[in-house]
Amino acid sequence: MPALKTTITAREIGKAIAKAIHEHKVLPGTKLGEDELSEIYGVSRTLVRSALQGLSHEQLVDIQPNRGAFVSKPSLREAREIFEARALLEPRTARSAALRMTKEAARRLQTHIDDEHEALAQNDIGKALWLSGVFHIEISKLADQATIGRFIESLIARSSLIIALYRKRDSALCEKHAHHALLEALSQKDGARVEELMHSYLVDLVSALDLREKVSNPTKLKDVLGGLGA
Amino acid sequence: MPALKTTITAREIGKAIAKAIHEHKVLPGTKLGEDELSEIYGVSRTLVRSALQGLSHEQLVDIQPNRGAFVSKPSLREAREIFEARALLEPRTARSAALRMTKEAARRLQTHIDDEHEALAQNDIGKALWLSGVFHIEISKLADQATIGRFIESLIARSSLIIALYRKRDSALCEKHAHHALLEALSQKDGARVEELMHSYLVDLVSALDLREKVSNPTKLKDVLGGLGA
DNA sequence: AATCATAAAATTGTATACAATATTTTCGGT
DNA sequence: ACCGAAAATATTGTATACAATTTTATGATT
Repeated sequence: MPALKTTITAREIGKAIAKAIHEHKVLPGTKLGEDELSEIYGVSRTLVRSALQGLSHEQLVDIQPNRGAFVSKPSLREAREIFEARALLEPRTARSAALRMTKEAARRLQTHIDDEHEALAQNDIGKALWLSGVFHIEISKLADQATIGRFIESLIARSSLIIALYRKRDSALCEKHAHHALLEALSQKDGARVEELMHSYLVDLVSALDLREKVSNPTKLKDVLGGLGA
Repeated sequence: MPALKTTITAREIGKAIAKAIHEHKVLPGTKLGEDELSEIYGVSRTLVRSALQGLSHEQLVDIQPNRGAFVSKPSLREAREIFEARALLEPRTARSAALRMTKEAARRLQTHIDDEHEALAQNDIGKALWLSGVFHIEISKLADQATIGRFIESLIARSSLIIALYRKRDSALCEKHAHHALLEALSQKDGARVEELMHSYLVDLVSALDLREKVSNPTKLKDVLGGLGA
């Protein structure tokens, strides 16, 4: 039998936390205490801190000096920026991916779609969300542009935070249809159509969010609580 | 007089190293030993490691397990990817920047150009290169898209590594003309022209590089050294 | 002299100890 | 009961100590 793995790296810890965030197992604003995490992973705070710093660099967690690490809460502005960036990068990248599509890649993507459907069937929204992200990341990897791929990967991870924060009630995410259509067009190496589908996918995703400006935060409570109900 | 600053943060150390890399004060492949750096900055290895990990995340530094941190040496493939990414992001971003141009921003950019010329006059190529990068970063910041701005910032930093590695002999970088024209068009809020200028700037930059495939690394020295000069 | 095995030194990886800063609790006063 | 100050506690920040690994030096053998 294979040797038991006895060590764990900072990167692995980071990945595990990132996945939990992506799956909405931990929500934006959650404090990620160092002692707590070192307990969980059985390592010293050194590795935990390294992992958290990595996540902070990806802006998945927000490290506040002397206060600790918290799962990020992207602002409305950040949310809009992130989807603008995706709109700029993903359709073009998906188009390139279409040109490099292979039978093997099609199989892999189909598996992802199946897994995603299964997760949805079991009402495991978090897992479905995660798989949806992986699906998009796989496509960007196909484009064989690691640099842009990394950007997209980080944008997708942050998107899950945005979905957690700004999703409209009852809005359906990741319509099963969309990914299937995307795979279809990819398999046909129809780059133009892939680009178009990816674009409209992102538009649909944004439309499932409520990114309107919040009602202005009243600077003075008096304005709201004044009057005494007279 | 202002209080002397007595502490230094990991981020500041990272910035200092990044600047040195950008200015070609340290070249790709250089080893960045932890003890050496902690000596220089008067801190423990803890902070140095944190800084190096941050730089590694930006791919300015390559951390090899148990061997240490080295200034990255982007491959030809990475080099091409990085300039493709810049071509995708920067012209559009610069166009947005044009729309938000202000008198104050124009002054700031002009100062950068002046500084750059001065550095060139003093034959301080490294400083000029750094200032050129800052110029582009300033433009992307004007576009008021922090997310894309960060991507561009990281691409520009890596570009300086590529220039160090692949610059054609005697090729003139950052022709003084280009930045001036860019500023002109920005001041006129001529978005289309800015986009075009940025595009051609990047094309020129790539043309100053030699990104052709190297002659295949002979797997056997015999192939080269065989023959005995017969 | 060149090569390999081994030992010594140097360097990185991880854990722990201590310092600095937040947070919570306690307790006296109104 | 409700503050507010101060102590107690908990948490993060940095340095140091030790372990694991790599690199360099040494020396025996051919």
